[in-house]
Amino acid sequence: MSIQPASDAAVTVRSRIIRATFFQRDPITCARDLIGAQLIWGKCAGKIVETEAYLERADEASHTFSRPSARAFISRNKPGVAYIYFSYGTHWMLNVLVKGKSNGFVLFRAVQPLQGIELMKKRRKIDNERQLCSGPGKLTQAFDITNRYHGMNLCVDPCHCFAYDNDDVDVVADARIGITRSAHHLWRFTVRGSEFVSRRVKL
DNA sequence: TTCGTGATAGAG
DNA sequence: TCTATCACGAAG
Repeated sequence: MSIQPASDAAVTVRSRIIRATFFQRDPITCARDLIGAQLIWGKCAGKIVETEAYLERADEASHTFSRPSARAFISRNKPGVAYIYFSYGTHWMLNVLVKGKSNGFVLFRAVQPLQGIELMKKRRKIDNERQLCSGPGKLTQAFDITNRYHGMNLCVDPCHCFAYDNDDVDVVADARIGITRSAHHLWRFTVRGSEFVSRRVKL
């Protein structure tokens, strides 16, 4: 398996990387294409198995619907930048900014641990690999992602980036989790049959 | 199913 | 200031 950071240099080489960059596209396409890619964060890495798309406009579940600060973040920052916020008093949520055909965020909900697994187990204080990153709050705890990375560009630093391999991934779309407004959109994407997602897709 | 938790925004 | 809300997770 070859691993390449989503740097500008790599973009010119691999079509897979071009499809998954965060500018001139939209959050739904990006969320779908990031399934199967790797999230690399320091000594840890995992295969992304679950994402959700949130749009800046016409999406009542998005932060931008009720938070001026989220709208300001979009106008201030470049695509590919991390948008990290604190939720329910205990959990950090990792998003990446997408700007282009439409603006918004991709929320990372679950990854399959690949590297740094012992470190993740230590941080999470559990041993079950399937439970290490099977939720947006679990993922950030396992990867030690907090607001100190808020605003970081995830397309330049090889230690904090996305990487792509040659695997063909079977992606399923279904409804987003944990929201009440705009809940009918099929903007949650998972690897079909994966045991590492936060909640299995209803068949 | 319940509940702790804290940032945010809007109302007063 | 006060209060409602929230893209969650763990315990039971």
